Amino acid sequence: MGIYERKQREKERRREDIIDAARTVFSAKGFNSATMEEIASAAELSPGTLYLYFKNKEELHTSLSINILKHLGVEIQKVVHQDISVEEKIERFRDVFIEVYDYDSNILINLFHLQSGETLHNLSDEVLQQLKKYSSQAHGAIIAVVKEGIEAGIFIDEHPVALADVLWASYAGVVLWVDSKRLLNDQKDFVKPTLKTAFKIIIQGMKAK
Amino acid sequence: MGIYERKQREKERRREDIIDAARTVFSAKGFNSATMEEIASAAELSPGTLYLYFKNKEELHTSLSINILKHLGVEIQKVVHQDISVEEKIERFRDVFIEVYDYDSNILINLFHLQSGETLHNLSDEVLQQLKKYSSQAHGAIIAVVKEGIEAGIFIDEHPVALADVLWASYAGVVLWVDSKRLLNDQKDFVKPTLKTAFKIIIQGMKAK
Amino acid sequence: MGIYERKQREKERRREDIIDAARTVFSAKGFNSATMEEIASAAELSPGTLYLYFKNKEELHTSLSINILKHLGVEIQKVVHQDISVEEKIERFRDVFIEVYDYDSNILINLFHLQSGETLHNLSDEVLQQLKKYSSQAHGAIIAVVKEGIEAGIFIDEHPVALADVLWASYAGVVLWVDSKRLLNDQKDFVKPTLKTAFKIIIQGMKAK
Amino acid sequence: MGIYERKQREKERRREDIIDAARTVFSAKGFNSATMEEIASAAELSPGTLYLYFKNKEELHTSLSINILKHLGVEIQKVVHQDISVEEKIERFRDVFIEVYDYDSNILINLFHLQSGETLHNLSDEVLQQLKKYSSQAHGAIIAVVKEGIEAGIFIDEHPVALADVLWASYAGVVLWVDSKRLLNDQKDFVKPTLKTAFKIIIQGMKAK
DNA sequence: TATGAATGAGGTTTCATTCAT
DNA sequence: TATGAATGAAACCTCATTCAT
Repeated sequence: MGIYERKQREKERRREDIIDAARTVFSAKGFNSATMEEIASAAELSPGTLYLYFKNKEELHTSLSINILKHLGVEIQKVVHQDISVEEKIERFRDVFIEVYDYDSNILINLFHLQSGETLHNLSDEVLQQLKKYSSQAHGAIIAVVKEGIEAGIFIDEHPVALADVLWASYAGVVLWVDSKRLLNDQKDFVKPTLKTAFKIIIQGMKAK
Repeated sequence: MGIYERKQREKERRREDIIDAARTVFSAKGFNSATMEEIASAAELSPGTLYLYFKNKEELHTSLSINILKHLGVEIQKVVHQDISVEEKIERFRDVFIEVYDYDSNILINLFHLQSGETLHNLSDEVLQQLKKYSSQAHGAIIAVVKEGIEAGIFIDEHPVALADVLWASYAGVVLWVDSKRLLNDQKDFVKPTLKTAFKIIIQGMKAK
Repeated sequence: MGIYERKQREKERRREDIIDAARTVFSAKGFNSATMEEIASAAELSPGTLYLYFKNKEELHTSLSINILKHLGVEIQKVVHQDISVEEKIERFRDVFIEVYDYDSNILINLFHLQSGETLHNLSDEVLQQLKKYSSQAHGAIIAVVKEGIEAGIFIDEHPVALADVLWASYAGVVLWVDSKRLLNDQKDFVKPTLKTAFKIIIQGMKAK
Repeated sequence: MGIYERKQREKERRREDIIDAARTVFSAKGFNSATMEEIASAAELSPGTLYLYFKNKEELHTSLSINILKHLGVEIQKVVHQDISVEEKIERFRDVFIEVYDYDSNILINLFHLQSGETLHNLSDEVLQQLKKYSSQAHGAIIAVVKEGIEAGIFIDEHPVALADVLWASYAGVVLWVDSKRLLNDQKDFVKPTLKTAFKIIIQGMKAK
């Protein structure tokens, strides 16, 4: 491994350190209340250094979402070509979502919040492209499976994109909603059951009779 | 009508003016980019005046959500005691949601975003109570109908609260997701179709076979 | 009594009401933290009305001091022509101070604080004249008694004004200092003893041997 | 001198720069009329920088008083163990006070004004502790000397703390009063003579016959 | 005379970002 | 590459004061 590569790797590692620190701080305080200084301090770096790795606060924040979106995309795509039934694939999708929710519910929520007009502007084109790329990757995988299901006569004969939209949207919605109820009521235990019930219903609703 | 009443009404109207102006500005810029001065100027008032009607920016913003949540709750509750079938009631719920989405999608989204830990703190107790009140009002109405459906053997035998959660959460999720796709792709026309498909699937999934 | 006089009296009474309310609020919160609205509400009036009786907040505040200064001056002057010894007169001065301190220590302190360059400017000439008038009235009375004492050979042969200054200044100083200690230590009981000791020492120090 | 020490010194110097600028502005305008922007500009810094060194306006202001109180305490303590008579020590106290008054009468006045309930709250605990510390340091030194004088039979047989209170309070009172007269009459020349006379009287009054 | 809603200037404070070292 | 002190723009909010009723 040459010096250049080692440096690249070192740089990449440092980037991940920052992202990790940022995840902690953003999760705890939300986008606006989190300060760059706090994140820097959590990463054991100085504020100035953050700007060597990220153009600004916005992009640092978005990177979190992209990271998780990327992971989501990868995991979802893994499912597509597995040698299992369509229904099992859909169930795997559910498990991926739950697993990601477990890993960091706050950032997942941030991801779904990303759409607030406020956030979506201000992003550099490059970042926006990435966002779209990973988003459509995950989305495409789901569409593929849904299409497979429709063609096999297992799912109702709707436009596959529409069905995939519903699937994804409902996932996201349940995550958000469930999280909101958790905040308002200080209850935690119903999160996963509700997620599972939701998925069950949606899948059942998609099935052709 | 006495002087006192006239004044009350005048005051109420002024409050609504401010809320209207705030809706416009918040919708266009998002919470953080919107400034009180901008809102005041949109309401043709001076900044100081806003603070006669709302304790701070946060509460003004939340008032928007409360307003729409209240409307949602009222409309949903109207449905409960109508002399129609359970399925028709659920469909009415769907129509209410779509109608509210049409009225002001941005604020509806704000409502569902309200949960971000960041926002939920800083609210005065009174406002938080209202939020909970209208939220549980709407929620309760849905639960009642779902329970009715389960008892009539129309819906699957799940815990009514869980089913209602799923219904509501999926509504919210679809709204958010669909909106996010609209922003990312600058497409608008698929919003309502997707909403309808989603509701169809969810309702179908809830039905006992 | 004619209508004009009745109105004058009515007006004067209202003025005093406001001053009373202001005393309460200023005492509790200090000049800057007290708001005109609070004072108005304490006087069961509306903010606007205050401005019919006082040009601005500053003057309202100063009126308190003038009021107490006037009272102080009157009481001190009463002493001058009483048929008692010089030493008894000086002791009466002490009692007047203690009595006024008892009546409203906060405003007395405000009076002594009045000098802060900040406050002293911004006063209308009329008010400033009053301040000087009552101040020199009280001061003059003390000087007269001190002079009497010097001439009788009871007090040391210093310039009477200088002695009077010392007397007055020490009074004021003890009041302020003692009050400051009260605040810092939450002790209250040593106020009057210290005042008395101070006066004893000063009087004793003024005496010719 | 290592880099760390140089930085510390640099930082300390910057702090003093700010304090100096603040002294000028606060002295000229008083606490409320002075603005942070003005102080920053006087220190040739930007407003934000002030907040790197002081938590807020209040603490910056208090720092001035603490500074002078510290100096006062140090100078007063120096006197205690000098090999001079009790009376000479008391006279040294007087000189210290006069010297400090000469150095910056405005801030000395601020120090004595600090007690206004309004100001005393809002201070961080740390600052309050410092205030108490230096205050009781100076006070303690005076008490020690007074006690010495009483035990030597030079001073009247009062409680030493009470005598010290009177001494200190009268000092403070004379400073404040004299200053107030200066403001009201635009005379300056009588300040020091009055101060001296006051101290003479008080000391004389404390003496046992 | 009394009201009290409205004003709007102005201050404090925060914090993302820069740049000299 | 890393630092972290300094920046300074910009926002929220307060509140003395006004004025139409």
